Amino acid sequence: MSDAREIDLPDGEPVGVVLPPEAIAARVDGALVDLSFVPVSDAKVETVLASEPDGLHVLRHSTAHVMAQAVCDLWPGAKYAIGPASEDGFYYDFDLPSTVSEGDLERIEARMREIVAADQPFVREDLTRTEAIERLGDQPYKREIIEQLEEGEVAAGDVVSVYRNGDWADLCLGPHVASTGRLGTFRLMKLAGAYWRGDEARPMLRRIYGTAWATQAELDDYLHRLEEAERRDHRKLGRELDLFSSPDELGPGLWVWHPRGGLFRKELEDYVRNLHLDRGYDLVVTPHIARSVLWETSGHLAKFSENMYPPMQDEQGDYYVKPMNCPFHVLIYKTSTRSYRDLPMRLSELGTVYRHERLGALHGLLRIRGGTQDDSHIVCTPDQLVDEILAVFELTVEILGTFGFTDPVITLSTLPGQTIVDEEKASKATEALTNALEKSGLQYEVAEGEGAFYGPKVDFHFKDAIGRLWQLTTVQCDFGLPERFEMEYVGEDNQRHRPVMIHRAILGTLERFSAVLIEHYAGAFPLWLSPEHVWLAPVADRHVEHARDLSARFRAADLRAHVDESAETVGKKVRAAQLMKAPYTLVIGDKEIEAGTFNVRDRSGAETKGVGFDELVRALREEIETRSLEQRRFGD
RNA sequence: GCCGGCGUGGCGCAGCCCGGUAGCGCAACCGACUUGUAAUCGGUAGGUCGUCGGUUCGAAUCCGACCGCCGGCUCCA
Repeated sequence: MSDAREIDLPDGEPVGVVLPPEAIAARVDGALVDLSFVPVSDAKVETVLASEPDGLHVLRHSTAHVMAQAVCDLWPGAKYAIGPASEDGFYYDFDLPSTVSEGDLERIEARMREIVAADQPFVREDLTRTEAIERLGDQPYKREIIEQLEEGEVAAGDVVSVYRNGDWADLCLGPHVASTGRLGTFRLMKLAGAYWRGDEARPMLRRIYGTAWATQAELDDYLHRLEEAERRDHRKLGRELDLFSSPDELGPGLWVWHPRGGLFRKELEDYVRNLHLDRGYDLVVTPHIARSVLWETSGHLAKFSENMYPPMQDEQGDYYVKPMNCPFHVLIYKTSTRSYRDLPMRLSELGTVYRHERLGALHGLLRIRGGTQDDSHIVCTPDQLVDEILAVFELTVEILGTFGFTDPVITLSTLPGQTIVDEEKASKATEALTNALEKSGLQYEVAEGEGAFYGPKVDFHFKDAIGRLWQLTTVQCDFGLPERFEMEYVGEDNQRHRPVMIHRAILGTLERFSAVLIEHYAGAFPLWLSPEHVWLAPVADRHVEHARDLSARFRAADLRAHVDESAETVGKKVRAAQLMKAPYTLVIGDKEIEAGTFNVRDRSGAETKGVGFDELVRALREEIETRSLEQRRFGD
């Protein structure tokens, strides 16, 4: 098969360009094109391989076409919508005459393999919009796209491109691989529903997801990553490690923390609270409900009521459960006349909020209806704003660094269309965030219109141990609430001024953050966060008493020891300890009682023999106090 | 909220298509063993098969509604 076919171009002489057989597409003067595209003689032509992002994209999009073709073969009368490449593969949306089930995926794949075997060339045709509508007239979704295409957006003038292979054709910008035989390895993954154009008011289409890679090894590697993610799933680990649950009687999105989860969470909370006290924050406590007037003033009833639980009544009127903590902190600020000398005032709370999230949006501890935010509101003068934001950025880097999260991906989100803030103030807020970002030296990108209704924000996303990005920290700059609540401070000039408020949550909610941590660590917490520090496995019944004494001695040294008192073999007890991700396991038998030293088994299964009690305590205390992310080896 | 899938003892699953009132493994409990670093042996108990309604002589199984969970869409900490 020739990789560069000569075709006539409207202007310019056809020039044959021979690219290597492994080429998937070409780049001509920087633009990605089909291999059949023949550039004018002085153009710069580069080979695009399947191993590079652009090549993989072409491969995946071409696979999507073949899948759509297979689906149309198997479901005559199928209407197809859009089928782009995605992060790890591709998908295509269909409107089908009958239902599809997961079991059908195999049939579709089989048909796709036939199309691959037929090695049909992908042929690009440039048509006028009228011609294209004629060609794809029985495809209402395609027709809609064509009719709505902006002039000049897709191709010069009135021309759009259609790609055809075999007897199947689709409106498409391309480029594609030269022929269906050039696809890599693929697998259909799952079925889902998706609204046409993402609009709830439009028809729900069937979306079929697939993954595609240049080589089998890459596909295997991807499937392995999926397995790894499943292994780390916090919902599974939360149950297995007995950390938390969501009994049906509570309602969706509401969770209880079990004793082991409670210890983990206590450590997390202590760390966060103490660090905030160190950094000049004040700790406050506020109730869970408040009268409707508070939410009217704050603007939440007007802008956020969709996410608020319905009110409850008593003889004094309506009360709402809080979806945010900010108005309460504002009220604390307003209990007395504040001077510029009082600012900045940093009010901090592990505040539990309730949001009536849509049912389908709930997901384990990651998306919940009741959760506790590490929420702080910093009230300051406009002059202090940039430095305060900068300090929050620094605190963020420090706190997340403690858990092994580094190199944040940062986005600055500007104000959305619907807002309670006037333009001028919004631009001041955006400017302050931008200045702080610039001063911090952190890399960031801008997301237009993605901010909260009361102001622009900066979000920090962090990569976990298997490379997934999680949005954790949010810092929002608010000129709105100070106005609405008429917050004031008396300045050096003895005049009243309006302060600015920063909203910030560094971990987000403790629930969400815990879920991320569990997946990040695969349930094997650093020692300081572990429900147990040591797991004691008595060899026989007669050693249980000694193990209990030992546990008490550990407790006196501020260490948590669990004694496995079950009537099982040592092997079984060690296995249980490993399954519960116990950081250190000590087998307690005659030898230990006699010698007063222990063999310390860590999570990897490695043992250090003959460690004395005091030495062990010292080492564990140190590992805890430094919040070490690595298990230590003893006796080295 | 929408589309699809699923819901069987604490957990993981089989049985459902082709109706005849439940089965396995782990965990729990009891007993024996008293064990040396990833599963000792034997026994016992535990389930209105998510809920409600319908079809049927008879429903875990077929139908409907609701509840919940899962995967997406939308939204988002």
